[in-house]
Amino acid sequence: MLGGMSSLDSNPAGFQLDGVPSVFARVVVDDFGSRVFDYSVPKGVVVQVGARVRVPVRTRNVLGTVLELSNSTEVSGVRPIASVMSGEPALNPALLKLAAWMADYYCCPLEAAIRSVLPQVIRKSEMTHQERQVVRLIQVPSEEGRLALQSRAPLQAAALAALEQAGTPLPVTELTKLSDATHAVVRALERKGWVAVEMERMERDPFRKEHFVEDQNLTLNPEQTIAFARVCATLEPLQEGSPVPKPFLLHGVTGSGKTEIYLQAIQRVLEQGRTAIMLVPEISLTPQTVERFRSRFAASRHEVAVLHSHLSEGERHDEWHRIRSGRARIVIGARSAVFAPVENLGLIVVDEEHEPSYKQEEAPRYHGRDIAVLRAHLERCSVLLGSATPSLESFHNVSIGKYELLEIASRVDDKRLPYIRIIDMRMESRNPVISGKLLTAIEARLKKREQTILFLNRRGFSTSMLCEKCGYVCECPNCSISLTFHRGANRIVCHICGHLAVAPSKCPECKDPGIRQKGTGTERVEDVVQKIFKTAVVRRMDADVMQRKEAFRETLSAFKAGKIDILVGTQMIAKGLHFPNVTLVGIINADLGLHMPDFRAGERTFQLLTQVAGRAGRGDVEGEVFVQSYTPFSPAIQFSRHHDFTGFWEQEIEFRKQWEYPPFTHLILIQVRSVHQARAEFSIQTLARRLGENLPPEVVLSEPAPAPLEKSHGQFRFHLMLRTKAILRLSRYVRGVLDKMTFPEDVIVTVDVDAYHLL
DNA sequence: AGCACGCCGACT
DNA sequence: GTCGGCGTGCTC
Repeated sequence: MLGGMSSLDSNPAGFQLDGVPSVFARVVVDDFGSRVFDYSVPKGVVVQVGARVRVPVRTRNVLGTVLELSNSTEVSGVRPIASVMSGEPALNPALLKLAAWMADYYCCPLEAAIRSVLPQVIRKSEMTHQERQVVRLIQVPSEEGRLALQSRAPLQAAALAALEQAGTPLPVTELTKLSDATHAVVRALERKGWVAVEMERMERDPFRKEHFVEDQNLTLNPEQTIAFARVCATLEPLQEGSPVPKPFLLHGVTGSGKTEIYLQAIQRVLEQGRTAIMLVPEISLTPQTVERFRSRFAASRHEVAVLHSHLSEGERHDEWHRIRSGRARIVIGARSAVFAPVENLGLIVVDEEHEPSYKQEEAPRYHGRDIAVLRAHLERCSVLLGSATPSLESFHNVSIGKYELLEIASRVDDKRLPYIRIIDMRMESRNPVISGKLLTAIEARLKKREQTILFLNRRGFSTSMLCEKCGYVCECPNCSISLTFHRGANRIVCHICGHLAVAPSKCPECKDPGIRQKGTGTERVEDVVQKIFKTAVVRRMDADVMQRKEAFRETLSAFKAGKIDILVGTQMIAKGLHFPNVTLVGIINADLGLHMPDFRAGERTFQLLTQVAGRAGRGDVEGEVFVQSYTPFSPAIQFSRHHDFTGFWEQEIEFRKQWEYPPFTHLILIQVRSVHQARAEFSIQTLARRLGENLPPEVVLSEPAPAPLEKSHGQFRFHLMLRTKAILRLSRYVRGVLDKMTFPEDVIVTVDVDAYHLL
């Protein structure tokens, strides 16, 4: 029984060093923080490093992971291991090393890192494979035998005939459906020696309901060929001692055929008998990419495993074992698939490498892309990061020579990306939601019976204050984001810091009484557009609609079938969805996020604009894009206008420098939360003092930053930031300080390590 | 994390 | 004299 615990005395072959009487195992015990205990390994027992074991702690047995084996221990009175999970060790040496590195880098207990690496179902080792009874013909009946059986036991004869005709062993359930046989009939046949009933392991197949049409490699265009050749050059198994290839950053505009390069590179790796992992952002995991992937590898689809959050526990268990045993050699999945237990890894692909969903939001707060790069390094294989709008840290890594840049500037279909028209909304007073130019454009497209997407990255009906005369927008004095109008209390509120003020009745700048609460969510856009174009079919697609899964699917297929004229939606539209017939994209408010003192805001805006705009016009369809903005000259908007990354990253850095952040590129954020304000405050101050005592050189420690007085989730939060160039050294230092401190029990301390966040 | 242990007050 | 509440600290 794979995955279960085998009793020890039933294991005759043993791990045993010749002439050494006793062996000890160091074990990290689950749910004990990072505590490591020594246990003796009973004679004749096989234990390997990375194996999951059950060990006695006080009065009970708990699960743990073997870290190392040795033939000595300093502990007196060691107790023996109780049992070992059978089969290959759950963690191979490379994954164990990866976990140790994560614990070090992300300041978390080793056990927490192992928790990320091993799926819950595997850690608990309660789940087993599904089994079913299979009937196998062991003796082909002679003509007389058949006749004899026919007359005395017609049901048995029929069952036997059905089995013979099938020509292959059949599950009992299937045989009973095929003939009128019952279990008793099958048992009778078994007793008489015609058939054997055996247990067969079943695999829960996440794609069992689907079938795939094989598709062929597409021909690569010259740009793709160059990029592909560079990747392939590093795909040959490495010589001993030769350097590990640099990670590739594949920067290809929307529709430039990056996926085709992934597919062919993976195929190459498989041909060499090696394995590949492909990471995709959580959202795009459902439809498109996976579909294409499975079709390409339809011939060997049993070699494709999928890991994502929608699998059942059983499916996840089976997929994991298929990978661990080497039966699946391609793994496609979200963030955590980077820990897939493959051996002999040849390539890791990270699609849409800039996607924020690669960042884990709970401890250990790892970044899937960074772990992919590290794992590739540890396993000495290639890693390919792809994006139409790479993250600035990846660009930075290219510029300092850590990554190799591969660029594809043209689309596969050779269409130019649509030119983006920017509409200065400060000049628009007629309609604050849809500008005159956009309206005219929609009208023209409707007449031609073509489809439009209206994009707005804000749900609901939310509002802010704006003067129509001078363009003044009420902004938060601390955060410089626009303040949200709350009608009930007649207040304007900052959603970042909690700043509160009475809503003005006239413009604070030009004293014009024309100031109004405005601002628009997708709901209002839908409303406005429908009122203007009464006969058009308008639908909305955002997280509110997505709640009901069928509604989402219906909207999607209705849109693709051309039954919807105008689709209003949020980011969701941009994520992995392809709408081949859209000719017009309107971006309603490109300013969202641009004023935030969040160091990724401008970058995200640029990415979003570029990606959404890339939806307009494909194939023979000519597309156009309108961007409505109150800040039309911000770098994020200016650069996305030409879909051009050149120069953007330098400008973005300059923009960030306005906040006087020193050039320490790595960040550790420590947050302290408590329901008691005083305790949280005391804790953060003690922490700041302790951290400051022996700070390594080249580290900057911020003053404890107070949380807004308003509680969030019933807790008061405070935080500290440390910035450095030498992140590992700092991580270790922080961990050392934290390990020596104790906090009141209601105080929660979290540590987040984020590389390059500030650049 | 759990659970034994121990210290102290309330009760048969 | 015994039961049980909870605070402390140890577990290979």
